[in-house]
Amino acid sequence: MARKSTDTKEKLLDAFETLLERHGTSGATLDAVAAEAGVSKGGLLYHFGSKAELVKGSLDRLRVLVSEDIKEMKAAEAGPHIFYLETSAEIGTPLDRSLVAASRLSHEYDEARETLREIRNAWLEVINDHLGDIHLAHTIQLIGDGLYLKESVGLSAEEAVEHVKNVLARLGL
Amino acid sequence: MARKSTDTKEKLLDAFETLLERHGTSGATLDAVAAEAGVSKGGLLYHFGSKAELVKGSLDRLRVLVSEDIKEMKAAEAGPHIFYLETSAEIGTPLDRSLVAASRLSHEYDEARETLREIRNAWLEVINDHLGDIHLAHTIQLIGDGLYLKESVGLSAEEAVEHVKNVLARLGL
DNA sequence: TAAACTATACCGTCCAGACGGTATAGTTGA
DNA sequence: TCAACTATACCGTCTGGACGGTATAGTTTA
Repeated sequence: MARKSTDTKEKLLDAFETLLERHGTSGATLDAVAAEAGVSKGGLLYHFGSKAELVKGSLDRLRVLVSEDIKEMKAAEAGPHIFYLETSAEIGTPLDRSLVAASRLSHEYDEARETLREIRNAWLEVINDHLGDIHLAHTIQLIGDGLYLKESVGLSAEEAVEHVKNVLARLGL
Repeated sequence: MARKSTDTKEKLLDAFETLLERHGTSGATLDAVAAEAGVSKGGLLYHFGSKAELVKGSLDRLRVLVSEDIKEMKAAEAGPHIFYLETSAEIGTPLDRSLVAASRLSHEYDEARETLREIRNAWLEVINDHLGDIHLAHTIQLIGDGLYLKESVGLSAEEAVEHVKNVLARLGL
């Protein structure tokens, strides 16, 4: 039936990220990704000629999602820093899933590490531009990282956000 | 030469953790661990009968290191929370190395995830007991997590600690 | 002598990747 | 308009290598 190429590519990337999240890099084999996406292995390799291309495809999509997120951040009513903390605690969004996948990959692929570094810097810049306080900006980013890490260890980050907001209030935020 | 069994075991665990940190779980094969430790594969399997036992050995050692760390935390002059933040930014210590290894393993081994959860809870308890402020305790732990994550992505966490201390000062800490 | 190894040879399984083939939608030119 | 051709989107099979684990025979040192 030859569905649109982009649809299948997205499905393959979704499958790749799902498997990375569930079982780590060792679980995200080409066979498993193809099966998860409901595509044959040959089909997968038609779209992504190698595992490296699959990794690259995932990171490319992450960069797009982040640039969209940064637009939202800048436009957020409560300010970019609050938006940042709240979205750090969100799980299951396309951005979150893509970010988790990249962090799994970062242990074995330098390109993933580099991408995560760039993303971190972009976020920090937005927060610092808004607050005009580099100490606070760094601290908020660390808290966001912490929320993300907590979630990735399988603990709820939602209640933690409330604790953070309580503390931020004391700082006049 | 038949050196002490415990020495070789430690060397094997060191090698395992080194490879986990450098190349992730996929790089820490039994062959590679044995080679890194300067031991034959047979020698490795003499001490750790399977890869699962190697994982368990690493987590057991981590738990010991953490219990020692908690003693130091409680006795720290500047308070457990400052000790916690400063040691979160330290890299290359046995505890740090063991912790990085466990976090690599946590993506593929439930036991590692569970161990990390327990450790997090233990640290939080100490900080909360000292500060008597659950909001602050959670926030400090998140910052510590952030420092750890930042370091594990290959960025220096040392300067970040200074930013955090600046902010903590505003909170009367 | 027994514990602590080394060295080597395997085995079954899984994985990345290559390859040949198929189906179909669109394009071109006589 | 229709046959010839091209591009896209797959499927199924195979191979070479790596990995976890087993087995076994010999070696070193307290």
